[in-house]
Amino acid sequence: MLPRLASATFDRRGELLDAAVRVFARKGFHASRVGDIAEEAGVAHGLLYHYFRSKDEVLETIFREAWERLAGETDRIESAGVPLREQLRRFARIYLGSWLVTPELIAVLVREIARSPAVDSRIDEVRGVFLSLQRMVAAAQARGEVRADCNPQLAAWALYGALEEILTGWVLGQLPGEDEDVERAVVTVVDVAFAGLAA
Amino acid sequence: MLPRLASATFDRRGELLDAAVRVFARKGFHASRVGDIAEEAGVAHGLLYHYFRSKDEVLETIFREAWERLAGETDRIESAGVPLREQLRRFARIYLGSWLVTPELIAVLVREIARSPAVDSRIDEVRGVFLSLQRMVAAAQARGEVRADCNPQLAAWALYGALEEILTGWVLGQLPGEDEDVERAVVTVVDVAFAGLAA
Amino acid sequence: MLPRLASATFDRRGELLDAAVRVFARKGFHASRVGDIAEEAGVAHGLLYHYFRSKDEVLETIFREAWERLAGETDRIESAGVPLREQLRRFARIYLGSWLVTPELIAVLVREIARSPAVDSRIDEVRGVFLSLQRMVAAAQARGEVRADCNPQLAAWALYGALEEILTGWVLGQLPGEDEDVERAVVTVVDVAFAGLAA
Amino acid sequence: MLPRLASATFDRRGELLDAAVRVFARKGFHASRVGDIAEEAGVAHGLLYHYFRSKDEVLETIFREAWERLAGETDRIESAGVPLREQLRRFARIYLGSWLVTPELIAVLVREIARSPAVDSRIDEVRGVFLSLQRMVAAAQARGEVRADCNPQLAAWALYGALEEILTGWVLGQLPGEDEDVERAVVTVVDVAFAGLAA
DNA sequence: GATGAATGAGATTTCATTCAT
DNA sequence: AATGAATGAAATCTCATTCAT
Repeated sequence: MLPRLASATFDRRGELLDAAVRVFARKGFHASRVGDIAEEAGVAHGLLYHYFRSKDEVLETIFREAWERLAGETDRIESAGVPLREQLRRFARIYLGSWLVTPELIAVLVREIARSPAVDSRIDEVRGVFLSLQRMVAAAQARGEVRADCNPQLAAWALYGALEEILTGWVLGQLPGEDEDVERAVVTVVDVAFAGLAA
Repeated sequence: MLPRLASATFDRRGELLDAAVRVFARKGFHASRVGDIAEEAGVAHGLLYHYFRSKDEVLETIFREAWERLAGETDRIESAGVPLREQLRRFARIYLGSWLVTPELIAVLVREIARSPAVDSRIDEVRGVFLSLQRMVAAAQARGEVRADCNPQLAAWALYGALEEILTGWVLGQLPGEDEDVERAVVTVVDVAFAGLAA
Repeated sequence: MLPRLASATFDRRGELLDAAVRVFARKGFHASRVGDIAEEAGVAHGLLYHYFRSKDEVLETIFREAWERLAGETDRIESAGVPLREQLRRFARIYLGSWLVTPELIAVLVREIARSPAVDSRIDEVRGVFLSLQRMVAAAQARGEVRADCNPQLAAWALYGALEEILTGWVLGQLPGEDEDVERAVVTVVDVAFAGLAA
Repeated sequence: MLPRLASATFDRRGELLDAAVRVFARKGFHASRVGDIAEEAGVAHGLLYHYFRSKDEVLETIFREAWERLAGETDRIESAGVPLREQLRRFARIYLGSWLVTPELIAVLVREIARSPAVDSRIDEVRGVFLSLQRMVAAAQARGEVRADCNPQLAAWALYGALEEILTGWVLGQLPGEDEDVERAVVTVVDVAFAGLAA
């Protein structure tokens, strides 16, 4: 029997994850009840436990999948063999650009990033991205693109923090976050950061 | 009989706040029970409700008081009439330096930061500091210290984010955060940021 | 396989309500804990919150349902087209007779009556019965069955109060409340009241 | 040393009782906190425990003192040697008339009468009044003023209930309770009741 | 897969009462 | 007498999770 296309496209797990993102974005993880997610997805709350072991696992999954995507992109950028400035531009464009694509997901990632169960999992997933950034800076330093008196690890963290705070400003509605603002932010942060780091 | 100084210094409210900081730093806000705070302070849990309306209010108070202190320092820096580079250095030194003075408080502030719905009020307290930074950049721009093509608001947010992420790295034990690391971070971030911003 | 009738008759909400009546009758509303009700019903206390929003709502429901039943009976009596004396007799028989049918419910109704702020909503339910009685007296007055110098509203309230106090006497064990006492009370009160009201 | 008049007139206990009546009338006994009473009386809540053993004892005291006053009046009426009709009129005038004198006290007595701790104490205090009424009816019956087929106990309870319900109507704002309404209620209830009871 | 009734651990909060001052 | 900080028992209610159907 041929697999039914309908059934192949039908993705309850994905629906639940999407619903969870919307609900978490709206009320925050702790204030969101399992029943809220199920209601948003249009199913009974018991069903969530067929796909996830717990409410925590839902958040962890959202984090993991998002960071895996970002880590993949970052790896590609790292191995692209372009100058640091271009690497930073590409990274910033993907990272900040995600605000225009999936604002609710970004809201969840930004608001819950420091939260307990997520923190632990975050450390593993995120470290890869940070190390990637750090290696890009170090390599550029070795190539003479970056001043020698600059600690690549610190630079990577500071750079990431600068970008994350801008995302936070958008999520909290404190910074203008329309299409043109996003591109402007990419250019500004990369220009300033690179000028500051440049040898 | 001499009045006992002890009684004059006695501050149950402050003791409870300190205890709460230690407990929140250890287990996170949500995992901390009111009873934990009381036990840490050596009092009955009911007493907490003489000084605070709720557990949430305890966290809010911690935030508010910390940000009021920072806002005061920032105001002083803003009105000091020194070049931007010096202003940034002073701000970074106070902000990052607090890690050495009150690491547990910093851990709480970093981990429970505004992302918590309970601390939405933070936005008001924090905005002052952000606006102060923004005004410092704008003033320096007007004086010709900073390149013209740089949005002061964005710069202020990015700069703050860079510093916060470093604090986060220390709190999570991902970045070395000894005395000398702190001073190095101040110098590095300020140097890079200022070089990047310089006209 | 035959459908099990048991499942069709199964009524957890009703069981909880019945259990609540027994517990409230035994210890009073305020001294009754939610756990007592659940235990009496043989379920976990959390289940109560599937059917009712709060402990208060349980009491309100008991009141509302009881008064809705009485209001229905009273409406029927009002529209029966019989003389006032017969109307009063029927009302008294149903009202006082309920003591023999559901003494625990009566105990709850009498002891927690409107005086409770939690049951302020009662006023709406009860008013209908009072107005019904009042209309019966007024109609009888118009027919010349009742003396003209008698305020129907006052008469309705006084009559109801007389009956309620007798119920109270039975609930508190201060008045003999066996089968024959109930019928005697109906006759006595109706005879005296009607003789007093008669034109 | 002569007793100071000021101090002799000064009556903290009485002030606290008055305050408690006002607070209980406003929010009900259970919703009233000891601190509310103290605040209403303008003292610290700890002071209440110098004059009363507990919050319950405050309510009990209010009940006892009120019922002792009523019992005294009732005794006087019983031994006045006047016809039943006049006795009932005097009782009703005192009982219903108290609504105009101390409405808040009446509100408390009416609303809390069936409540747990009060019920128990009520039984003792109230029984005297009920028995007094019952004896008046029985004596009138022996004198031939009242029909023979009427149980004096039932009559006393029913009569008391009629009056209490009118008080309740006033307290709940469901019956008009101005000066003239009170006198009218006295006349109506006594006339109807006596006509109904008359031989 | 899907449902939702049922469970029960657990946490906040209230507030009467005590008592040192 | 008077105060009010301190205590701690007690109770409601929430909600993640389970599981029979």
